[in-house]
Amino acid sequence: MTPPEETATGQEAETAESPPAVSLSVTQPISVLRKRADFLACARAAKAGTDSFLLQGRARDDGTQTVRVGFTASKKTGNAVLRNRAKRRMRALAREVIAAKGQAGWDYVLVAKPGATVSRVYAHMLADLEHAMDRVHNPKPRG
RNA sequence: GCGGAUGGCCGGACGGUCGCGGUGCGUCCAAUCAGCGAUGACGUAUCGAGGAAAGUCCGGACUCCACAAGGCAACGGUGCCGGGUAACGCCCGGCUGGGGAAACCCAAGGGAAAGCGCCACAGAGAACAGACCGCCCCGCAUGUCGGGGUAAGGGUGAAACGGUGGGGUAAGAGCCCACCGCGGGACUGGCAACAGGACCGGCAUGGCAAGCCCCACCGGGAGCAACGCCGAAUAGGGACCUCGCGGGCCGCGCGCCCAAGACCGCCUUGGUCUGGAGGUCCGGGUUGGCAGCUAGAGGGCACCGGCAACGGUGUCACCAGAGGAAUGAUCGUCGAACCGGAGCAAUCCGGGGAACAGAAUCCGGCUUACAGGCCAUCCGCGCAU
RNA sequence: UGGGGUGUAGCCAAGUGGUAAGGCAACGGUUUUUGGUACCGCGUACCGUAGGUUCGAAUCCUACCACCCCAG
Repeated sequence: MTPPEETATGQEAETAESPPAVSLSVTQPISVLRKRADFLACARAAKAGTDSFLLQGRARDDGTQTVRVGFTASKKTGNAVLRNRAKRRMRALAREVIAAKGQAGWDYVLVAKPGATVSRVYAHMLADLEHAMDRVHNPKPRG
């Protein structure tokens, strides 16, 4: 009785991720990074620092098309209120910029900077993120 | 009006646009004949951080583990008395002591005649007292002398064995007296802590218990990352089935021997290791999912009891439930602190743009952080009457 | 979120109520042509912060601050 059910649910779980990515081609579906290993993988990949924050990004190369975004605010950022506000402002940025310009199959991580991420003018942060994404997508080899 | 004391409350306001989390309702989408219609998507309605959500310092609820009951011991905690409470180390009322001109505030505030211990340095002496300098008497060898009396004076110390005055004396001393302090205390008031106190005692009892301790009371341990359920991949464990052994042995198990292979750089010798494959099921179990998870010793209002903390009755509403963790972005109007200017002043003009801080199982407290504002009561001063 | 621990000189640290040891480093001196080594000397502590108990606190009590560790 049980064996056929298990195989069926297993196939369903595998195919569940691909259909939404294929069906929605205009705007990218964004999911949130949750695993610590994913954050560490992004930390080893391309980086682009700005006055507002630090952007890390990488192509997963696992066949799926989902764009995923993670947010990091360490204790250096400040107390809990400042850490949460930094994450929320970065989340708002990601909703505007990464949803439009993010490349399929990539993971992005935004790292807060003490002070700047909370206090910087939002319009400047939008420009910072667009610029940073260009640099992550087209890395310049530096000596 | 100014200065102060106490208690309580608020913690930027309103609106637009784009977004986020929960719940209700509606629509859409499936493996699979029908039924039910999850996750998800969209629409709509509604709700969506705090007075400290914090520190994690106490007390509980809840869950698991341990456990016959009671006593004793050990360990930890609490500590004036009475009350409140589910409970508390919390709160209320009172007492005592201290601070303040007052309103009022502060206090780990039981026991030091149960016992032990400690009190450095200084000082003669530091705790059933003692005698360095003194003071006084006597003796003679008349002095840097000996014996005795004394504890008033000096000096040391945080602390020196009642204080002040008088009498008394060789000098002194509660030796005697007055007042104060101290100890005991009939009796009176109070539930009690305690207060008052006739009378008695010439003074006995230095401090430290946030030193050991004694007395009284309380306490089993761990924590929602507790606990319960479902359970992919990979590796390993157990049970069973099928196929297959290069040869030999036999107890027939996948056991032993030989051959074979790999390694010890290579060769010889020698040594070590390997000696099956596939399938099904079971149990443990990580990522993950579900649940615990929010209706409560809860809140608002009214009345009653109580000085109060609080309790009782009635009534009203449902008021966050996330999980790399929901509150954000932006615009407009108004806006406190603060800054600049004008004015005798009230005030006006311009700038400025809100403190501490974010739920994580849930309650009751404590503590700490906090821009600014509002209300009530009380005390003192000033003015008017 | 819960549980536990540590703060003493630049570093490592001893110190259970009475003037806060010791070592390394630093600094100065001697020896050496110079450096190193060796020897001698020397300073540095509001004992994490603030209150309290006590005559007296690094030590005892209370509150706070900072840092570290453990548990999925």
